[in-house]
Parts: sequence; structure tokens; C-alpha cells
Amino acid sequence: MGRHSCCFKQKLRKGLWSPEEDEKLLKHITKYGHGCWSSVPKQAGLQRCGKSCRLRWINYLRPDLKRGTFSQQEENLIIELHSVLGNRWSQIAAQLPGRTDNEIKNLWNSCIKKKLRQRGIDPNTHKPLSEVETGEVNTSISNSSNNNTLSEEAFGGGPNELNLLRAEISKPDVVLTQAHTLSVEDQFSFQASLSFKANTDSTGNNLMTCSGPTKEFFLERFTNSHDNSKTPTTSAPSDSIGYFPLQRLNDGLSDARDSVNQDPTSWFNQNTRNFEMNSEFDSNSMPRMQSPASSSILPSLIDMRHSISLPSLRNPWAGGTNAFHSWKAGNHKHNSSNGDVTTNSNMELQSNCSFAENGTFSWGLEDGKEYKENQNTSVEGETDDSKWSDYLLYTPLLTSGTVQNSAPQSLFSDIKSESQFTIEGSCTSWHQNHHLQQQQQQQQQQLQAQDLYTKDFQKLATAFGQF
DNA sequence: AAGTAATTCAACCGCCCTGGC
DNA sequence: TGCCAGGGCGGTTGAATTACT
Repeated sequence: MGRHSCCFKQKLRKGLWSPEEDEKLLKHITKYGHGCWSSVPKQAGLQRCGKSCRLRWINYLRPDLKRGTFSQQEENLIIELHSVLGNRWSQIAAQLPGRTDNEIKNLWNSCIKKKLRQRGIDPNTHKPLSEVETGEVNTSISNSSNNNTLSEEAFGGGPNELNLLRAEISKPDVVLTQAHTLSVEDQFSFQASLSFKANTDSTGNNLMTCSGPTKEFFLERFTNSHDNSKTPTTSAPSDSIGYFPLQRLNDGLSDARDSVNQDPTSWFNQNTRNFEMNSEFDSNSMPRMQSPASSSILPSLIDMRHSISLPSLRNPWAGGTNAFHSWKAGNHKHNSSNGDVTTNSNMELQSNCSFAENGTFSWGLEDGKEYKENQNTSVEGETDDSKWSDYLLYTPLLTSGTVQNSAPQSLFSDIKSESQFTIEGSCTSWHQNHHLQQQQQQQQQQLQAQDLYTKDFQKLATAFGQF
């Protein structure tokens, strides 16, 4: 394509802006607004092209710009967002008020990249450099796409910026942004987007395939309204619950989060009635669950892992010790303490999920030693904010740009309408009554559990079978 | 103090998308 | 349907600044 330069054509001024030019532009836009950018320079008496004026305004003269160095908090958020959004600087900038895409891009290229590399993390993939160098990233992606199970690599085992963040989080002066939470609406969206499908495996066992929200689930929520044209996502679902910047994600959830902090095992049970499970639940009655065979579902599951890092999920790292991430029924607290397979777990599922006896539905990496080391502190000491940030951060595959638009657009609208998931009432009040309710319900649940879950999963399978 | 290397960051470039004609 | 202009984005450049020797 031929070089097109409006500045060259019109012999306009280029390079750095003088204070006089700044003043002219500022005065003009303050008084009249920018309107059509191409006409701004003429009206403002500038020998610049419209593009140049626009850039100068957006990156420097805009009154709402936040000057100065980036805080650690902002850097962490950028890393997290980059792990999800990749180099979509404008979308990342939309989540950082007062910061421009250019500024963030510069920070990333000059500073954050270097920091991540120093920590042994590949800034492009958000995976350990060792894996990237040995080509494990590619193989893990392709393998994961083809296998029925999610490999550890697919979830990004080993050290990465998560550890960097953990280190940062541990600093007393670092307060994680509220942007690490999902609104109740989004939690509903997530839960509603869980997809279950009944199958039978080669040995005749009943299988339940589960998939979750797509990358779009996040992109839509991390994308600001100013950039609709370039977003790689297709249009939002017609009944999309929310399209809002990340800053708002904490809306309405603080109470729930406080409650969860006291009893982190309670949240999911509260909010996902149909996933309730109790200690007497006979997991043998459950259909065996299997991660999806379809490669297109892989990113969905990965997204789901992030999505489900809702405050309810206190210890996503808990689980078994086998090589794959497995779904397990078990005691959440046991998992928290030692990371081992729990004794009452005989429901083995393939993917990072566990239904705990107290109703907790937990997800996580059964990973490795790297995480086991962190596990104790994460369970005992970390806030749920950090859990969310950990998950959000931990999206190596999403960064690759190879997994976009993997699910049908109808996913959300279809699922929502059919979903049995509910979010009702205050989590706080529920928490207060949780133990009493649990006692009262336990006997009933003992009797009903098997039937209940069989029915629920049948419902789910029916509802989601269309996918 | 001077020279050089490294880093930062404002601005430009080229491309893509959209809407108007 | 095709062309064009405007707007917007991500990648890149290069001048200015800072760090190092």
C-alpha cells in the first residue's frame, strides 16, 4: 500500500508539539469540542493534521489524564488484563482511568516486559520462559485442543506472573483493586454459561461434559464502550446482562465477599442452588464428568476457571495429586490444608473442579509444587481479591490469540434462558444462617441428594445439551 | 566532566473498519 | 458495489533523558 501521509500531502508540521500549539489546541477543544478531527487544525489555526491533533489531545492534553508513574496496583492490573486481552491496549486502557493506551503500551514494552522476563515469565504467553523456550507452550495448546482432558500446561502450571503478583500482594502497601471482582450479574452470567452435556464414554460410563463461558464473557466485561469497532469479539449477545468497564465489577458484591471471607466455603452453595452438595451426597450417583473433547471448548473451560474464581472459591489450587487436573468430590478444607485428594472423594471428574461436602464447588490447578508451596498461604492469608486476580492472570492460552470466538454467539442467551442457576438473596444473611440451615437441610438432603442431583444434572444436560 | 549505552515516551506510520456517497 | 475520507488501533521510530563507565 502506498504511503499515505496527510501531513506530507499538506506539508504540515510534524514532530513534537510546542507549548503554543498545545495551547491553541486546548483552547479550541475546550471551547468547541473536537467534532471532526480533520477540521480541528484548520479551525484552531494549527499546521497539523487532524490525526496528530487527535493524538495530542488523547495522549497529552485531555484534562482527565492521570500523570505520573504507574502504581504497583495499576501495573498488576495491566498484567492481569494483558493476560486476558493481549495487546489490546485501548481496551486495557479503558480499565485504567486517566491512562492512555499509548502510555500503557510504553510501560508494557519498556518496563513490565522486562520485569516479567526477570521473573522467568514470558510476557507474551504469560507462561514460564522455560516452557516457552522448549516449545511446550505450543504443544500444550495443541495437545489440549485435541485431548479430552486438560493438561497442566493448558492451565499454565509452574511459576509465572502469578507468583510475581503474590509477592506484590504480600506487600502491605499493595491493595488490590476492587476491579478484581465480578458483579453478581456477571457471576450469574458465568454460572448460566456453564454448559453440561451428557455423554457416554467408550466404556459405557456416563459422562458429563462441562464447558463454561467463552473468552467473550471476559472481553465484553473488560471492554469499554469507546471501542466497539475494533473489538475482536462479535457483537454482544442481545440479552447481554452487562457491558461495563471493569471498574464497576465490584458493584453489589462487597457484602457477599465479606461474608465469603468469613466462610469462604459458603458462597457457591448460596448462589448456585443446583450445585449444592452435602456430606452425605453419594457421589456414585453422579454421572462421571469429563472435560470436553471439543477443542473449541478448551478456551471456554479456561475462561470458566477464571470466571469461577469468584469469591466462593477459596482454594482453587486444592485437589488431587494426579497428573491431570481432576474434578473431585471432597472436603474443601482438607484440600486446603494439604492439597491432597480427600478421603471422601470418589467422584472423579476431569477438570479442575471439586464439589465439597459442605457445598463448596471449587476449581483449581492440581499442580505443581510451585503452587503447593503457595497454597498454604493462599488459603490462610490471601484475600479473595487476590484469588480473582490470580485466576484472571492465569490465562496463558487466551493470550495467544488463537482461541478467540470459539463458542457460538448464542451461548449466553440460550443458556441464560434455560439455566437453573440462581442468585438469590444476600450472601451475608445467608451466611449467618448457613449453619442452621445446613443442619436443617442435611437430613432432607440425605434423603434427596441422590435424586436431586440426578435430576439436576439431567436438567442441566437437557438444558445445555443443545450446545 | 565527557562519552556512551540504555531507557523512556511522544509521535508517527500503516492498516483496518465504518459510514457516506 | 466500489470508492473515499475519517476515526481508531497496534506497532514502530527516534529524540530526549537517565544511567553507567
